Amino acid sequence: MEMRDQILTSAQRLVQQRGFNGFSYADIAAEVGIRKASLHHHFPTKTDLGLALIEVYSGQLNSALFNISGSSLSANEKLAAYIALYRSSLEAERMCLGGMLASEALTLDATMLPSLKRFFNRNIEWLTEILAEGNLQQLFVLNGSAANHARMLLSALQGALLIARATGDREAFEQTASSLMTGLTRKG
Amino acid sequence: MEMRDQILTSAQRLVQQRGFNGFSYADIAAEVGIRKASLHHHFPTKTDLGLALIEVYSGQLNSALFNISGSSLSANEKLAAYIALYRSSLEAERMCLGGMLASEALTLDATMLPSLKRFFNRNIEWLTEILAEGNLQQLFVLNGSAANHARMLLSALQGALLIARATGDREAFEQTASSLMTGLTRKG
DNA sequence: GCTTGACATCCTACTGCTAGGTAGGCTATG
DNA sequence: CATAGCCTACCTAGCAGTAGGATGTCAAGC
Repeated sequence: MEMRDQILTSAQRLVQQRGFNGFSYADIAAEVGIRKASLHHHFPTKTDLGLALIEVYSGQLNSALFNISGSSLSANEKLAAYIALYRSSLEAERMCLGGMLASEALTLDATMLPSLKRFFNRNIEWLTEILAEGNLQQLFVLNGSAANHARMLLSALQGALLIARATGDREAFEQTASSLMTGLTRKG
Repeated sequence: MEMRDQILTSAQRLVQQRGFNGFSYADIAAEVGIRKASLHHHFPTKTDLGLALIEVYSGQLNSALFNISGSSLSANEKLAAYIALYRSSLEAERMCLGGMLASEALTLDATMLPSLKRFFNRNIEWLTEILAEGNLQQLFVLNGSAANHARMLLSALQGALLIARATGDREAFEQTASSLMTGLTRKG
């Protein structure tokens, strides 16, 4: 399974940086050191590869969220840790894989869309939990319901990553992140 | 100049829906009813077309912002009118052209990036004005500086459009929009 | 222990198609 | 007569995907 993992790792980077329509099997082949045709043994079609990528990426997300949830951090700090995931992407000049695929949604095989939707829902679900926790502890002041605020946070972080990466302005990301934290932690 | 405008209109829709890497000259040719080769008379390279699209789109934005600014609407309503621009895109299953190009930034000819950056800066500049206006009138409670809050609003709306379009969940957009308004207008 | 056959993994070579872009010619307008 | 605008025909390069063969591994059967 080592080659399969190498392929997935390479493809993941390519999708996050260049988009699903922005790379080819030839790019992966050159990186992992096998021939283009051999890739089709592991992933018969590009859609198969795409589906596997969403699964892998969702798994990575779940691990990260599980670690944060299980830590002894405050709700503030848990949210900061979540934001740090996006910061890491930005530093690697990568979009969130979900966000990248979302931008290409109308060109993707429709079989990928349900997985993509689940990915976003998982983010919202987790954020909602953290917000509810912080709200209970009176650390957060929410705008509307926890779920609505969670959706807004997800959108804002995806957008901040999108824009900061394209403009090469990392400070812009930090300013949005800080605005999001301020908006939550200010006492009403 | 009628054909040139038809080409731009067609290309704009294609970029907003499918991305700059998601359509070809053949797609445009089929839509506007001339041959592929003839398109190169109007826009020698695809990058030329891309640059023209950003100019046109920035012009459309400036008109819209000018109209909103010059109206007698309250700062609240001006912001709502800005949000409505994104809602219109969503209803047409289109991304913001700037946001779409941003996602593909690493695959674009570098000559397009400065125009793209100016596009985002123009949005932030305008939003900052409106926020400052609303703050002066004590309609808004800002998180941090007006500029930071403006960046956050832009990011959140881009992200909300991105996600809602991909998941087909218009309600998600409305919830983010309402969370953004609540976060601004609530009295501290 | 050795053979046999199934299956995994990789290869070379290729297909059919689409991409952006070019060459050069026709026609109409000013 | 020049130029704008469009055409047919073509080029090279790249795309996802396929055909069919070489090599290797590993387990079943004797």
